[in-house]
Amino acid sequence: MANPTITELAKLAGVSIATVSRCVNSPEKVGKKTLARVRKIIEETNFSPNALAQNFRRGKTNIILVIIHDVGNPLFSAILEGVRLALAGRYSIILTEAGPHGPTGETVLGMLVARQVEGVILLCAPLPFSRKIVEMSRARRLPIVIGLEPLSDDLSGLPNVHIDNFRAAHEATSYLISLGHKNIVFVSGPKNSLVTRDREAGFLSAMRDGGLEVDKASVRYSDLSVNGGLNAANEIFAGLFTGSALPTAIFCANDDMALGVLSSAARHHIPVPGQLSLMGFDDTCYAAVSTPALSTVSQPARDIGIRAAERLLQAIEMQGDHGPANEILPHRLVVRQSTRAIP
Amino acid sequence: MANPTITELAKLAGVSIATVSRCVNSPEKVGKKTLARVRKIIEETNFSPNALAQNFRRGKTNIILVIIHDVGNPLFSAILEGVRLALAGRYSIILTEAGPHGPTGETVLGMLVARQVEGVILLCAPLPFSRKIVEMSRARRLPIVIGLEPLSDDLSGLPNVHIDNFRAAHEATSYLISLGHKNIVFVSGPKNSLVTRDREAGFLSAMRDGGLEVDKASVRYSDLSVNGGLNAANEIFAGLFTGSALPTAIFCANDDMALGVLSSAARHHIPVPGQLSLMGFDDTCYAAVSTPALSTVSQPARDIGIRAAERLLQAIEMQGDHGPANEILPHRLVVRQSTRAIP
DNA sequence: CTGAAAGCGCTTACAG
DNA sequence: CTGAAAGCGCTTACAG
Repeated sequence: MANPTITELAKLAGVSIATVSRCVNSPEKVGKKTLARVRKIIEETNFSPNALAQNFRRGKTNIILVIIHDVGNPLFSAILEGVRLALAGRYSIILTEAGPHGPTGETVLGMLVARQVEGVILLCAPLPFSRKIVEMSRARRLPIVIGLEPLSDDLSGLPNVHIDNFRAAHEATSYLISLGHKNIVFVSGPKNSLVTRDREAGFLSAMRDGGLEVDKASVRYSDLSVNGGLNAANEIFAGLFTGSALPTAIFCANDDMALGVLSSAARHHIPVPGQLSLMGFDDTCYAAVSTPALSTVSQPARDIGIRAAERLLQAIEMQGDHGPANEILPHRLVVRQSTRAIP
Repeated sequence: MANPTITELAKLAGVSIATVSRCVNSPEKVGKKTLARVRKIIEETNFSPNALAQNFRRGKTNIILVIIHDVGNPLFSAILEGVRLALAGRYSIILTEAGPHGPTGETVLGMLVARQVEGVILLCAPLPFSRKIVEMSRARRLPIVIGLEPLSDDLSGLPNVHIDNFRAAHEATSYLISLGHKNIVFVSGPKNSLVTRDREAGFLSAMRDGGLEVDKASVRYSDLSVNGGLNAANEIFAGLFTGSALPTAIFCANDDMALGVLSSAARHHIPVPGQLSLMGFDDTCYAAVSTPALSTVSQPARDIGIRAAERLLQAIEMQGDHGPANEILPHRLVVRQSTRAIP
């Protein structure tokens, strides 16, 4: 018998289906002898309850959806570890990508609508998509926690957990300025990314606070990928041939792009940090081992994962989250070998 | 009305629930006027069918499970892109990690047992776990395709898609030997990883074929992470202080470890490739942008994803996969700047 | 083209 | 402690 049902088990054990169900779900309510008999049969038949029926009957799945930007990004590794820790096995995690290669919003929205998940953790989804997710979860009263990135103004009030990206970028920029850099370029991410927007604003604000000029060329948009950083740098370094002044420092909105910039600098024989200081953001595992090792801003990724999951559990189980909408975790400036004072 | 059911819709539209169901699932069977009326009400009430009930009723979920080793690994990005392409929206993907931080096997096994997914793509799960998954999927007649790694002997006969890791590692090693290297160390992955086992065997075989000596020190085990590679290299380079001969080439079982080795070499002032040649494996996006750029072996990750998904679809829909159990895709030696001939 | 009805496998008050 | 029964929301032969 391939996949026995409780009806079949009941027949075999000579009890009612209610009793079989109790043996599985609340054995303390069943007599010892009955329990033993039923359990023996469960063993023998290799029975496991049909979760589709259970989900349907109970109206819940014990699954939460974690939406990440892209699977290849090392940042999400630590976050997920945190989420898993906080969930402590009580809920399963389903991952979905929302980035460039991700499914169309439809697939994910479908899962939400279909009540197949009981909560959502949204990490760095690009803008039109994230707004749709949030609206949908609202309409369905599906608990949601935003991690890593702030909310756009029209979606404030939702629980979220992240660092102060504006302040972190401001600090990193101020640090570069304190080293004597005046011509600094910020390589930003796509305009529909909220994290990036805050980091860019922090950069611009620090430049102004430092009394430095900012123009169109001060910010360059790319896509947060290694190759994106490489291409952006190639364009910047094209100035070598036209004779225009190169920046003395480049600050990238994430480490991946900074690694791309580093590679481009090497190809153009621009020594880092000798002739160019370089900063990244995120402090992924690759930042520490590049040559030179990358100065960057560290996010407490694991803690962000833990707090996001804890707050989601609270929202699911207590019916509503009562912490502050914005929970800000501390960031940390990590100075390594890719930045240096102007002589 | 929050989440109307077809019963409520039927009442509103003055039709039977069967008709409502048909309007949703097979509108061609419904009269034009009826259809229009019901659709209008579906619009107004913002109805969407309860997928829990649908899944239960239909006995299927249209979801496939993709088990990857760890989320942070850039290799999986391209594979998933391929899987998604091949699935063409007909199935949704659920991702789970099986690596060090992953859930205990129980969670994943639970999902399989519970009939919540209709097929599995297994990518690089460590050994006791992967065997359990495979056994379970067999017992449940759940289609499964293995990607990226070979099967252990006791599990042969299952469809799988991967490169010839033995031959690829043999080629890479032979390339190093052809450059004049004699003292070559292989930094391997955990012993419970099948991919790694093949690569290691390929290395050893090439060494013997090249007439080179191999001893205990020729292979060093690590964990496929950047830090693992760094630590392994630190131990190797400790020979600097004891006066024992350092290898002139290091071949790592993946790029991440090679990047760790590169960093350690820099810290020990060992020029790469001047004094040490270095090879990785996988050709992730980080391999191309390290300094020096990493020589490595490229896997057609996207194609592996595509073929794995295509074969899974076949198995799900045609009841059984009839291609060859082993499908070998081509690899490619990528020579960059981290390897050089011994003068 | 439409409706009445059975049934998917389970859980859970309710009664005993 | 146990059983009979209702019902979760849907799909689908069957009959008309």
